[in-house]
Amino acid sequence: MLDSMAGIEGAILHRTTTAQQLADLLSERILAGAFTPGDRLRESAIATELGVARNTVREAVRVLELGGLVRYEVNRGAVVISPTTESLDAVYTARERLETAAAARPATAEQIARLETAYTNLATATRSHDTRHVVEVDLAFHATIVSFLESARLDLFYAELTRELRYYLMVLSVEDRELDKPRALLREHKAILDAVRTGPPETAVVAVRAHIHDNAKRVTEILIARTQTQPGPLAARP
Amino acid sequence: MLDSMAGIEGAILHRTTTAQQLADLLSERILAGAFTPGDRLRESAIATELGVARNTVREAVRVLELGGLVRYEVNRGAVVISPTTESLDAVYTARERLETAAAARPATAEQIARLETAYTNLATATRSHDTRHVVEVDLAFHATIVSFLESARLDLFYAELTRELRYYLMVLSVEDRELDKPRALLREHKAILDAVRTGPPETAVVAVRAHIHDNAKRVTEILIARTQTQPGPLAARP
DNA sequence: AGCACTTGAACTGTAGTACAGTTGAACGAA
DNA sequence: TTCGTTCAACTGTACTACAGTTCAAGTGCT
Repeated sequence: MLDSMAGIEGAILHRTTTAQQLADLLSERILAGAFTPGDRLRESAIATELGVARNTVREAVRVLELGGLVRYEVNRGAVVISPTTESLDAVYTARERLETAAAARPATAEQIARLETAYTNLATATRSHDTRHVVEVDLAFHATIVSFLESARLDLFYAELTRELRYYLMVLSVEDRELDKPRALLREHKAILDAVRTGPPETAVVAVRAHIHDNAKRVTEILIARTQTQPGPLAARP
Repeated sequence: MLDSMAGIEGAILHRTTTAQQLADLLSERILAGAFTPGDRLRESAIATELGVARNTVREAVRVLELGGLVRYEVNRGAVVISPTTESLDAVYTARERLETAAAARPATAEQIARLETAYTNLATATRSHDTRHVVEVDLAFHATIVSFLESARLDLFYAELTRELRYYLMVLSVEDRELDKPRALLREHKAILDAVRTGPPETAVVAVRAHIHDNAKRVTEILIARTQTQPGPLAARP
């Protein structure tokens, strides 16, 4: 069963179980927008659709929970997370703390080189006009900054934050508006890169903080505007 | 089923399911040393012992995985984590990054007050000669430092690190050796407290970093000594 | 004795069925 | 409209079953 997704199996580290494949598939679907925030993942429906047992779906969903895209509610099962001002603030705050901490460390030549590459990718991406891709590369740039902390555990944690944020951005269609000003986007990232490259760490910290605060503010405003016009699918349950 | 553990249900936020209770119970047992590193959590054994279904045990173990005390291996199930030089290094590195980042921020009066309370608790605990408790309060002191970052997400992540570390310390019987020098323990923490209280952030960062590096070195040495004398239960599988 | 090979018991991963309890929405009464 | 009531859908849990995997004990060969 589920052999159709044989291509997915990424790292060969773990022989991949059905539940794991299922979790990956569902993760992709959520990130692709197949579910909207607040949606419940109905176990029987998924089970019959994909030809697996409900147990297996439950396990897959538990694995999904690790990724942060769904949370469990008793007697309601797995529910897709919803962007709220609180959840956005939580993610952006954690990002700010991690990225400024990373920017505060003097960067090695190798780290700077990696950041330059990330910036080049971003510049290339903005020319492609593929907004989804731009977001991807943008987040990769910031992950590179966090990697300066040289802590695999923190990198992993940051990746979790990023998955969550990426979903919020997708749901809020933030990408569409991002396209208007690729120049501003590049300018801000260039400022960070330059500060890391030449300036004292202080400067880099300021640049990173400003960029993240800007983003947080803009995305939060989009969310607020969205919830006022169509209070339907985005509302989180009490 | 499992009504015997009715007292456990902590927060009333989530009505607690059997699987959740089970996860809590198993977590306690692991932290209490009922399993040694590398042990497998045998599903049928646990199921029959506690009078629950194997599905439920599996779910509970998936929840346990969230806490970081076990990891899954295909066709071997849940395995209790083992302290290795790598895992210790990973935990201590993440701790160092987070705590120094926190110490680098100017602390508010309220934050300083909380840290003073944590220190007082530690001083009291050292007099009790209850080594397990001393470790607990020690870790709480450091969690207080991290809380200066004012990020709930990071606090949660740090709690995860702490659970893992606490288990390692228990397994390595680090507490027993800690007892010898309560004076040194208090002195180091006092230095941190004073630095946070009066000194410039720089000083606090240095104090925190030194303390964590000391700890990491000592614990790692204990691990190495342990694995050489009794290469049995502590060895992680390839 | 040492080494490769086989074998079998124990266990995991998955499927499938069943049922009590909960939720949520539709329905109907006030 | 608002408040109950009802009911279908769904979750949480239990139980059974079985193929595939692991691991250690045993077996045979050198």
